[in-house]
Amino acid sequence: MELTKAQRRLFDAAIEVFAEHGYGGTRTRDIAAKADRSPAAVYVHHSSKEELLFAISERTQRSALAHLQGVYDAHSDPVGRVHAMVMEFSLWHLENIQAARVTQYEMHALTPEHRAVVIAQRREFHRLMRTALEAGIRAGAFEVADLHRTTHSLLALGIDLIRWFDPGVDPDKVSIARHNADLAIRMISSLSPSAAHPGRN
Amino acid sequence: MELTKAQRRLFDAAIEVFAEHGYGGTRTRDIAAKADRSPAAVYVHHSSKEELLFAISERTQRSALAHLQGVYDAHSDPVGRVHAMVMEFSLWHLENIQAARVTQYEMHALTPEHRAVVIAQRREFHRLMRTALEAGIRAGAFEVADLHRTTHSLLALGIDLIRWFDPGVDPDKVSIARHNADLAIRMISSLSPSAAHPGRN
DNA sequence: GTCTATATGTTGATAGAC
DNA sequence: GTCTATCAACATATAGAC
Repeated sequence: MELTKAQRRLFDAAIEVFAEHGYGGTRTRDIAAKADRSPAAVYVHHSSKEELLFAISERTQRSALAHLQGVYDAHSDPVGRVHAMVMEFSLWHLENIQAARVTQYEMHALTPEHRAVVIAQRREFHRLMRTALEAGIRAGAFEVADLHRTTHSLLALGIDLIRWFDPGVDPDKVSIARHNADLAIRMISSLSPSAAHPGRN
Repeated sequence: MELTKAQRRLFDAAIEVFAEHGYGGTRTRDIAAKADRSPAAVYVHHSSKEELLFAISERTQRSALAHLQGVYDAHSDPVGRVHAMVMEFSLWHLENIQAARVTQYEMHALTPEHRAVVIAQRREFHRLMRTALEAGIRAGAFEVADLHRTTHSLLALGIDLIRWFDPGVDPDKVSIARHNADLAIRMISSLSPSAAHPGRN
């Protein structure tokens, strides 16, 4: 599962050029050149360009999911946990913006089988966030009209960052992520003033 | 500015295949075939495949912006206006999901000049929503920690729908859009219980 | 405006030496 | 595992008839 140095180099090069020009706009030559390798280098570790895209997408989602699961496990208070999850999910997207863009925007280039794997991973994010939300509802801290849709909206706050984030305009990633988490808590808190301003750590 | 029947046919065909296979995964032959035309048909009205993508993106954003401006103009109450804007923006994305996906996900295939136009249009959405938000803040109905970032989050709720919406799972577009609008109002309302439950029309 | 035919350049992938 | 050389297929765009 661990990548060798040469593999890592090729992987990072592919993420960079896929993010910039899209999957279809990238030639396998571009990837190899970015990694200072010959045009044939891509095919040493990957059977095709599509399989390389899949490897990137699958690894990216697995890493993000492991991160989110870690945050989930580190908290017991339901409000603090959702706050931390939205914040870390947002921050993860800001810090892995290229890989996240490739994963989210190039899905149509995957074979049906590979796409099914990535969509199954996506469902895991939803399941994890929903579980955290349910705990807060049971505790009386949250009031939510529609659990499924609200979960989508919490994830949307983080994922949509990859569409517009521009470090030249607003480079403070941690502050953006915390702002998202604060908005998330307001979205779901029980409608009493005291619950709407939870502690932030 | 109006499209002829043949133009419209080609346009719709292009939106459909770009949305399904991506810009890079689509051949001009696919577009022509979908519109029941010969492979050369694309070049009667468009100088290149890229120019066709640009025409789609520019038209799509212009239509969405006109729609949002109409909703803005139709309201005077700040809370009702933001509620309606988020709802209609969400609904617009659900009803024009293919064109919206092409516009958002294929931007890297545009020339720098064309991309600049689309990004300028994007800023107009932000400006319009921000203006609506400011009116509510001045009226004391909204309390917002960061105007710029909160505006992005309001738009995110609508735009991210195109990523996951699946009519086979939850086909009620109007209800999804209204749910988004309700969440938006909770996100920004002044922290008193009465303000958090605005009328919905 | 629509068609058929095709020129022209490109690209994913492989062969085979080292 | 890495390289150079190259193939076979393909895709954009154009030419020119109707």
